[in-house]
Amino acid sequence: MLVDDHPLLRKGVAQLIELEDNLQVIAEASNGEEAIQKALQSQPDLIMLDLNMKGLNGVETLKSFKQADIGSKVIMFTVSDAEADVLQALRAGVDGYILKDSEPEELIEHINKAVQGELVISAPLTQILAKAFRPKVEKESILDTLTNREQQILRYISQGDSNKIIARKLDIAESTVKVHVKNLLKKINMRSRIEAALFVVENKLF
Amino acid sequence: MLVDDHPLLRKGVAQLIELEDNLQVIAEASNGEEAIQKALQSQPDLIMLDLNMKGLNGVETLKSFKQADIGSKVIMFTVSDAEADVLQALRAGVDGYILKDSEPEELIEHINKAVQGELVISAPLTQILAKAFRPKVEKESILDTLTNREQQILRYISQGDSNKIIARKLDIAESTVKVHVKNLLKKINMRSRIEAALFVVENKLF
DNA sequence: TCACAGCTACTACTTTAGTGGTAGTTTTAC
DNA sequence: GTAAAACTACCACTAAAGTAGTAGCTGTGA
Repeated sequence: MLVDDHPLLRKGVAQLIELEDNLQVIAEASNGEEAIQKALQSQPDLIMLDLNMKGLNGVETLKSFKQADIGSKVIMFTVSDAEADVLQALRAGVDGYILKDSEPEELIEHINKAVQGELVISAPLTQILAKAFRPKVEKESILDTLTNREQQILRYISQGDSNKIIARKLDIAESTVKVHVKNLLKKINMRSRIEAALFVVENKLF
Repeated sequence: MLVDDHPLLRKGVAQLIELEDNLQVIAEASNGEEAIQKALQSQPDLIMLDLNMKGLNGVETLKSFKQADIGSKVIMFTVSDAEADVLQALRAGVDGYILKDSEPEELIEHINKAVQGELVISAPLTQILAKAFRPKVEKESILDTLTNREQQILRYISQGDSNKIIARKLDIAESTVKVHVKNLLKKINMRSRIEAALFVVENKLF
């Protein structure tokens, strides 16, 4: 099934797909709401979903698919190589993210793989994905303000350890752990260990 | 600079690199400790670092570089396409992750790009990176055991909100929030809101 | 209609967490 | 060799978090 608000693009892709023996376009939709209805009716194996649409956007439409228990594979098919778009789509659970400027053969290959359950991603997105895993350089300066002991304790906090457990692991008194926690929270300007823990994991410190 | 515990491989790569006018191997090392010393001496623009070495492994060596304020770019050059290895390296801040079975031209191209500050990643790793962003399907069942209200509150917890703040946001009593927190912690079998918050973000629920 | 799940709210209590202050010891830096 | 920073530890206190039990209200499904 093709979902895109540009009829011409749908036609182009449809023609390309119909050239393949094992592929067939069984439905089309021009927006998210329509897509949900048609998907429920026609139960496609695979849905090619545009990211930028009026009304429900691609990610929102994808989430609606899941809620409606539509089991079709979903490939995001878009021009956007923006990091935020790619990550959002992946977090929402897409089965593929393909750029519209892909070569036709590549597109067909990706479609076939996706139907078989493989996660397909356009090659130019590799760097974008890798970047998202790297620690942000500026954030390291925040760690620099902490002493070794404080960093160590922050690491334990970000693993969910209580003060008592940290004290045991470091073989120091719980009261000492509290001192360190107090000092490090003040340094990084946060009010609770939870904020600190979430900050650590979200910014991939350590 | 080349760092690898196989002399033959170093020779091969060195020969390849020396063919290029703008590239030159100015140092070699066969293990992490040696690498740190030689890097401090010769200040290379780029370090090609093997991941699997005796003594300090690649990631540990990379961390030592950072601690020693060695500003060289570092490319992890390895046979491993294991998700854990790739992610660890990226989290430690490598500037590239290249598989040893890359084509020579590709290798040279990646080296040049890395020197210019670009993050270079071997194409076959795209899927591995993308997978790491997708929610794990099995984990959704844990959410299913929670009521709507409990899910809602878990979401706030994973944003670092206190019971008091959650109560305000939902316009219910703090005592009620506590009840929900108690119940949801029991359901997901955790002992504190921190564990729950970390679980949520690590598994990309919501 | 009746049982049950879900949401609400309270009391009373224990356990952690966080704040502020004091203070001794050890390392590090100049 | 001395001062500063780091690490240790305690006390006393307040504030959150978490536990246990009771209970009323609402909507849903049998």
